Amino acid sequence: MASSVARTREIAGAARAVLEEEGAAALSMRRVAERLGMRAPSLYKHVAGKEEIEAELISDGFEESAAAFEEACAGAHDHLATLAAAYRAFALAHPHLYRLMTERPLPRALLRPGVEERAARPVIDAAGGDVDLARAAWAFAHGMVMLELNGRFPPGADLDAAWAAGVAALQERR
Amino acid sequence: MASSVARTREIAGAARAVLEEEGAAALSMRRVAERLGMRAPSLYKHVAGKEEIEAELISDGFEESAAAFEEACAGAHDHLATLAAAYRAFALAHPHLYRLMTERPLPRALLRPGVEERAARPVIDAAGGDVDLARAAWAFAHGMVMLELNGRFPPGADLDAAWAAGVAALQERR
DNA sequence: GCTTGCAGGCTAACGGTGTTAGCCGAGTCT
DNA sequence: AGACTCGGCTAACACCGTTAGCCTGCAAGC
Repeated sequence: MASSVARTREIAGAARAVLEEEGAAALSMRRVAERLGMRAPSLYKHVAGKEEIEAELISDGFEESAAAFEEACAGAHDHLATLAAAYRAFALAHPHLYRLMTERPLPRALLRPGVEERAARPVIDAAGGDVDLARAAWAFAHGMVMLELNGRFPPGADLDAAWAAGVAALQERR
Repeated sequence: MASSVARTREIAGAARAVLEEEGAAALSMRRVAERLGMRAPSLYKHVAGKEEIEAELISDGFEESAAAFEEACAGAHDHLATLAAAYRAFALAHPHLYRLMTERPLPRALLRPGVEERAARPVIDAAGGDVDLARAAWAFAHGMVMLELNGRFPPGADLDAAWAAGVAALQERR
């Protein structure tokens, strides 16, 4: 057999394309199936349901963001500021994926194991091992990104300045 | 006539009950109508669509949270810490409403005028008028709340400590 | 008091969603 | 050759937001 996981990856690939090109509202079983030249019910021969496809995308997102964070921090002086910039860049580059990864409780049972921890690692390191500070920094970055993605800041708001203010505050606690 | 806005408020009341008691997934036109002893299409005689009902709930949420923030800060010494606690308390008391208020771009055209600004005021005041710091603090609080609501912190995580770390960091910048 | 008009219910329906049941053809193994 | 399984398919269900069109009861105008 052509390895059932390979089919799952093909489906995830199609789903990723739909998500990035057409947005979260378009991420439907019928739309994903259409990309693969089939009908929606056929997807269920390879995948348990929509949630499994989403979990696959979320796992991919964790791996990609972890790789981006690791690369950004490699040899950087100012870990916290560098990581903050990388975090924001990832979210703005893949807004639909970032939303999928964060806006609902994680389907942890369906995620590829270890993927969540790997993405969290650079944040804890950048906080010098202080987990409370790491969580505060993560929350700050996540909050900034979501408020920006949702257009919640006023039109003329200087977001770079707000990021700088937050990062500076957190840095002083190290 | 019995003032069309009164009807709208009745509908908003039913929607609020559905949202708080049964969750966001249950907030459907049919479900709201059922609470009022009617069928879904009849709602359209009083309201333009689901988005208008949601906007009503969001306006209510802004007013309620603003009132809570104002009361909490009245006569408090440590404005930032007090406001952070009030922010978290509001979100945890009304998780579905808080999600509705924040997880998508605001339908500003449908909101009651001024409600957004009123809710933002106490945050800016607590930051001593520094809008960049205020935005950073808002992002931190929003991020903490959403990560908590989504169960993203590890089971044993000391969230009070993380809140304290973030608030302490932001306070030093005042 | 009769008539007109309309506010505010209703049912039926459309196109969309995730999902299930059941059918069937092609390829593979015995 | 026969059986079995893989992986497509159509039809359908229950739900979603929304629209069209019908009908009833009440209120205002003459």
